Amino acid sequence: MTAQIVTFARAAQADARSFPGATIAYGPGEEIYAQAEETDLIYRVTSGAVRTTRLDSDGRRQIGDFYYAGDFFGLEAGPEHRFSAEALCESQVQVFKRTTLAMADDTAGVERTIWTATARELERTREHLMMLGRKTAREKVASFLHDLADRQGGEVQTLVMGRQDMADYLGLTIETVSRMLTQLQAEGLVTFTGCRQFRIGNRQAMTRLVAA
Amino acid sequence: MTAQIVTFARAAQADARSFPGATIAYGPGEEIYAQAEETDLIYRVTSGAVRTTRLDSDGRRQIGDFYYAGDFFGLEAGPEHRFSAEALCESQVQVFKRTTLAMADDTAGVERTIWTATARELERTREHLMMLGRKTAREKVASFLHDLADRQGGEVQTLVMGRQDMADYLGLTIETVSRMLTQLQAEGLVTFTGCRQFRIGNRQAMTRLVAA
DNA sequence: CGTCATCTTGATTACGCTCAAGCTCCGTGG
DNA sequence: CCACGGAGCTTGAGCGTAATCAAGATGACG
Repeated sequence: MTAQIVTFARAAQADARSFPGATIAYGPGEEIYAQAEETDLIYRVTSGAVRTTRLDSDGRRQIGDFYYAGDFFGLEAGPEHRFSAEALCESQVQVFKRTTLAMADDTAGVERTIWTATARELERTREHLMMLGRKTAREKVASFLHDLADRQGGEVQTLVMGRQDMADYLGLTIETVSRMLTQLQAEGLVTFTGCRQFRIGNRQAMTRLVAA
Repeated sequence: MTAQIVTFARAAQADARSFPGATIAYGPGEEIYAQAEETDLIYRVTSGAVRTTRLDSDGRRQIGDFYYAGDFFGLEAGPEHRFSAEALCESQVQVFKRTTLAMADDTAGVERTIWTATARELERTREHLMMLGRKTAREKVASFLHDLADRQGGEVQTLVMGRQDMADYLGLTIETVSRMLTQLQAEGLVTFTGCRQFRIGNRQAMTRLVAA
């Protein structure tokens, strides 16, 4: 977020255009690409976490998705990004140039990887869609925690994002998210130890609540 | 919807598995593939219109998208369909077998076409997501009519789907959709001539209302 | 022309939003 | 080491939008 970090990142990104595959470091809140920026690069999270965000003219905000180590992002059909991407915490991001990849030795392999990533992304987006369209606030928040636990594995879960990001992902307000978290905890479905750490208390009840 | 039509379609679909590229006719409401069915086929609308639907255990329904002549559908990453697909009206659908396409002469061309279709689909789904997450009922309904007019072109627009389908696409109830249509018409933004035909009355106001 | 599905309208309810305080957790400086 | 300050989170009260429940109106089709 400091001027130095931003300057460093800009310089590194410029390099990435000539040397695809370069890894760039971003600090919390730092922008990786902007809405309406050209889409000639493809990204992969090496460490940390990234969110994609869309801001409309009224300032309403929607988060497209969160990406963790190993995930590709920045895949788009059109010539311009419809969402921007920002790091959630200290993160390392690998950058590939599309046109360079097209000249790779194993073109077929590269293309298959990109297609698979795109299709997986589509699938996740459809799940997200289902959630936004037809779930209650309570179900949305429960799904969010459940999915996170699924992805991360292990017992104790850590939230890399704040309440506002959760709200903008779920199509809710920050207050509603907070209330639902309190409610779920009161019912023993989850236990929070600090506002960014939790454990699933009742996995069965949780899964039932989330069930498609 | 009659037993004969269903029987015919089943038989035709069985054929399509051995003869990819075959065109099958479906009647209104008829199922093209089901949720949890295997995903070895890819489809393209030749004429008519198709919707993809997801039904959860409580009977809540979400429509993924509507597809018209020329559109591909049925593209998925996993081995099972997460949505089902049904014809909205008398429709012709072309069916391709994935594994057969992989052996085509112009494999690269085929793959590019599929990737492009997938990426386009992803983009549409993201727009849909944005709408579900952050738009009001009024804006959702206006967007729906606006997009339809954009896609179809021309002056007089025809709705191939009923109010329930619109509601399930927009994450609203049928009553709310109806009220918003009445409201938009009262304000002169659109004019309905029968419940499935309309013209955009004030394109400027409409675009403003829809603006991302 | 009658029947049934679809669509519209009305009255009421409820879920999530808004506005407004507090609280908690950290980092900073006295 | 504790006081101060600020950001982020929680809680509360009241409101508004869209859902629900319930009749009617319209329209398509036999």
